[in-house]
Amino acid sequence: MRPIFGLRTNLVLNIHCFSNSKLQRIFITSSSPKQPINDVTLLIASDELQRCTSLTTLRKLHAKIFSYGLYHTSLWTKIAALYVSFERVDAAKFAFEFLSNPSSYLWNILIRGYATHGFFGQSLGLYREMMQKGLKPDKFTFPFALKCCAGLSDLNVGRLVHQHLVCCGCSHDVFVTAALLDMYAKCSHTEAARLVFDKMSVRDVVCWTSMISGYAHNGCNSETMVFFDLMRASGVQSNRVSILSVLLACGNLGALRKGEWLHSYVIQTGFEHDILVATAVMDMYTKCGSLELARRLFDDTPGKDVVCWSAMIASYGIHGQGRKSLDVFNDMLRAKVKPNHVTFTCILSSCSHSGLLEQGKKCFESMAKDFGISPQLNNYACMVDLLSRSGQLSEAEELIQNMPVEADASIWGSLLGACRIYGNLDLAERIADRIFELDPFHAGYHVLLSNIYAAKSRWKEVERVRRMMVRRGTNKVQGLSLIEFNNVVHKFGVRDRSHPQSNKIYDLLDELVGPMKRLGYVPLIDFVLHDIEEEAKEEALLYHSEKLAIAFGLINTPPGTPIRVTKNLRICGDCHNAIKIISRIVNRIIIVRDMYRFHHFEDGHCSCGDYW
DNA sequence: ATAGGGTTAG
Repeated sequence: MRPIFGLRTNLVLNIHCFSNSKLQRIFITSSSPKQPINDVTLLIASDELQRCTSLTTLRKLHAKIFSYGLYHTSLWTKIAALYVSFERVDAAKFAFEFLSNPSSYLWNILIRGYATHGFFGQSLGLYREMMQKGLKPDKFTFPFALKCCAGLSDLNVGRLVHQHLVCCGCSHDVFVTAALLDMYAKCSHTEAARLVFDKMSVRDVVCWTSMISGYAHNGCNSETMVFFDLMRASGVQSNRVSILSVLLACGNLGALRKGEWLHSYVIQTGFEHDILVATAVMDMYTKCGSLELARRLFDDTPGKDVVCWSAMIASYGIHGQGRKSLDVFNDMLRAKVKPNHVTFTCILSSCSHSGLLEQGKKCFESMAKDFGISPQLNNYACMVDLLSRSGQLSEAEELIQNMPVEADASIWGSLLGACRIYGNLDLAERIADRIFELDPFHAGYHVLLSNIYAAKSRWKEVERVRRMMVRRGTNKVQGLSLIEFNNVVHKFGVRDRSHPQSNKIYDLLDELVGPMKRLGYVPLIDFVLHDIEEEAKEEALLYHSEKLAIAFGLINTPPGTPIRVTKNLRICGDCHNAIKIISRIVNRIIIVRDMYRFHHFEDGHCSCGDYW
């Protein structure tokens, strides 16, 4: 064996005399740092770091390098980078702090490390520190600083980073701009994202996808669809991520025809075997109202993971088929796929929609007992909802008070919803103030309370709540209903007359109201908040957005075909009654998706069994 | 060395 220590000129030659494993052994096993430190030791250490593939080896090497007193920037940079690659950002930070003058490269590695593991605050802290030290962030720094702003939804810091990257001359880098665009989109500022997008001279698939996904996640569903088509028209090949976003938007719109086209596109482009895409297609079918197509795809998908199984459970849930959800859950356990807390959220909400109180309770108990999953806020929320809807109001209140996490407005809101169903004004009054404290600008809770008063003919209080809403300036969301026809999604608001077929639509509703009343339809005027005459209240109800969309469907679609409508809010009680009767009069299946679930109306009945 | 991502209560 030749000596491992030699002259610099012999270095390469000497190193090559050893096999890789031998090199490693010699470096690791040499017990004390008595040998002289020279270039060779450094080179060997560096070589071993290069080949290091496990955290254990890295720790040993790190200790060795430290005990040898090898305080070279290049080695410690490698050590830090390796710790980041093994997801040990804090260990990397330790190595980083050891250096008096870490390079920008190493700063970037750490900023990236914190950002990609969700430690956004720490990452931004380092970014600030880097600038205080007089180091200039570069095109590798900004994407991660922006990712942190996006992750924190912090538009103010995001804007500062934007200014800074312009000053640093990085505003033309494609990675930086894509991250900038994404930051604005994730901070719900789609207009600013669009400005960034429009200014780009070169747009790759990632930039297009950031814009598409930004639109999709901000509810700009039509824009998502348009941009997906524009991207393909401009010659950019879509990939799995852009397809995921467009499927999300398509599901939000409830555009089944377009969705079927997208499914065939997925098959054509070879993404059908991608479990993420397959799950998204399934979810799209579910949200477009076709449980059958969702189930068929589910059965045809091999290698289902926990997300895919949970999605199928959720599908049956929002269509009100709780027992099927439980069947799928049992199949999942038989397939040896481990459920997570989302799976339980899906099951519990499914039980809640179907009124399966005992089964839901059992699942909730078994979460921790049999699966070692401690319930999270969502799981408690479902459980409170299940108890509330089932009429166990005091049990629900007790659970809220005893759960280890602080209840938010929406959990109390479930209980308030149950107060409306069961006419419990005392409890409603008792919890309303707390809800308004937690979320003072939510129009829905005010409307709910007002409806509870209205049901008891307490008109003075109805008026008081109405004034409260005006005073607080609650964020009223306009009710919208969508219906797809001939590949176009038609949109209707309350008393909307902007549609070209408005006259026909209003005429049809006016014609229908007589036969509806003969079949027992009584307008539920306590769903009208305004202080107006009875007759006007009836009229206000008749032109609710969901009724307009259904009338449009009746006019334009062939007899016997189902009508599918998507509503952005919860379906109103009067519409629910009216649509049941309309389904009988016109002999059509009418499928309405509201904010929370599906209602399949047929021959005077609804699949929810009026339990919603 | 870098950006975009499927299921989740009300």
